[in-house]
Amino acid sequence: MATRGLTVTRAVREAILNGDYPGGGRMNEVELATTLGVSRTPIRAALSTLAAEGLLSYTPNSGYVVKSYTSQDISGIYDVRSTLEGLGTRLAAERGLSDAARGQLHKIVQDGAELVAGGVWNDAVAEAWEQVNNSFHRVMMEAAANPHLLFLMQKSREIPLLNQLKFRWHDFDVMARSQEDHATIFEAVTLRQVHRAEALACEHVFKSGARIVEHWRKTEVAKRPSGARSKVAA
Amino acid sequence: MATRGLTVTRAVREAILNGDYPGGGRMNEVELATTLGVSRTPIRAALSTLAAEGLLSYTPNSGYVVKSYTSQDISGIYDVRSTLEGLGTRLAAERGLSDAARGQLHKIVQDGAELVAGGVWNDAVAEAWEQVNNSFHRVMMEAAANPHLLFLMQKSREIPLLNQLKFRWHDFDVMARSQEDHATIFEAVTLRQVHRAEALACEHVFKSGARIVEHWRKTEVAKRPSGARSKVAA
DNA sequence: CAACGAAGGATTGCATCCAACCTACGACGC
DNA sequence: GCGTCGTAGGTTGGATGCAATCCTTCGTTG
Repeated sequence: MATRGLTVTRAVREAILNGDYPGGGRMNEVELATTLGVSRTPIRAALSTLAAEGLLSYTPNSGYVVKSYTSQDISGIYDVRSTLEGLGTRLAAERGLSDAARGQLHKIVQDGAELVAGGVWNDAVAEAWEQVNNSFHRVMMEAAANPHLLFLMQKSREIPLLNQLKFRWHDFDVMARSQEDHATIFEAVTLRQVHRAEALACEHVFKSGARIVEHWRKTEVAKRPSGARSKVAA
Repeated sequence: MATRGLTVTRAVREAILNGDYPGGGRMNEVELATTLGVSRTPIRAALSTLAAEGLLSYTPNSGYVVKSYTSQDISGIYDVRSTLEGLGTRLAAERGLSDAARGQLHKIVQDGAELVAGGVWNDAVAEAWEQVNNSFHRVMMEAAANPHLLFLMQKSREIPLLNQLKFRWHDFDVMARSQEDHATIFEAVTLRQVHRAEALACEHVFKSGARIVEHWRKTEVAKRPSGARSKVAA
């Protein structure tokens, strides 16, 4: 454990990404402080940080509220993510993979292939695939050797409730399809087929995004209670 | 004026971008507090925010230091910026310009054309061109109607000393060339030539980036004093 | 002479206290 | 009855004081 401020920041970030605080909800400082067992000071530091990260929006003298994302927002984010992923993959192909990176990606693709070859789909497989998937994209982006790109990609990944959705929209077919994509992308990068690698990576992420947007839209209809019209009822 | 925290954040951000605090330098909280005439509390809030924005890097129990950028970093940032600018322009072309956006861009391109037609280059023209240039990119990115993209683009713009360099690398030829680019990009977007618009915008920003990287590299050689070897001198 | 260690100063981290603001409820006047 | 003003509660903004940590420097020892 480092400082309380960092601990709180991580905890609150995780909680928001996990959906513990509903979109549009206000973050009460004293409530958070008592809940997490610290004073308001580290809480305020954390909120300020998370606001700068884009997870919260801040209004002076009013406080922080959790940003909510519409399916349009998600769609826009994936437009960006797919483009950046394409860029990163292209950069990796241009610069060529290091032996270490090639080794890691080779193992990752192999692990994915084994999961697919297993032919089963359960929570353990889903968890393992999640690991494989994340590793593939992370290693590829690191291979691009562009710190700024890495930074923006990490930012683009931080969307509340997205991780939970992942476990839902994954199924065996999706995994098999994605695994094929990974293998193809890896091949293109290895062969230094720059343009092909970029196009494949972009499309790969875009497809994932489209699936997520679809699911997001479905969950969207459920949460339209709104209405602050308790008076007219009487 | 809103809260002191916001005021301080803006002030310090401006100062950093302006180069008042050298890259790699430590930010002393009490020093900043006395300088700006506030207590450490808003200072700490500001530093935390700026660290999340990426302008400062933070080490627990050690404090904040100003991030320094090498020419490689700048190059990488412009790889990303040009790609995102291409994406934004493509989105604008796909969705089509609103009447308002088309009007604004038309006027901006016209203003730029007049500056070039003037045939002179002085501080006033440079300032006016700076306005035109910024407006063009801002309006175009807004026309893309992708909040997340806008957010990342603004982040990518915040690089210390970059604004000062701009006034140096601008000259009449560069302005004339850029003006042509703007006109062509505007035409492509208006005609809904999606791919052409993307390619032109990407290349346009990339060229600017290449120029900046070149200048950055030149300034880089000057600042290698380092060496904390005062003892051997005796 | 070099290297390790301890003490002091300096700086950051955190909690508490007070001030400013925003909001909501109630009273008063029209 | 309705609108408006005022006040009180609650929440955020900021300052200060103290604890904890780090860095530097000086002293000691091998």
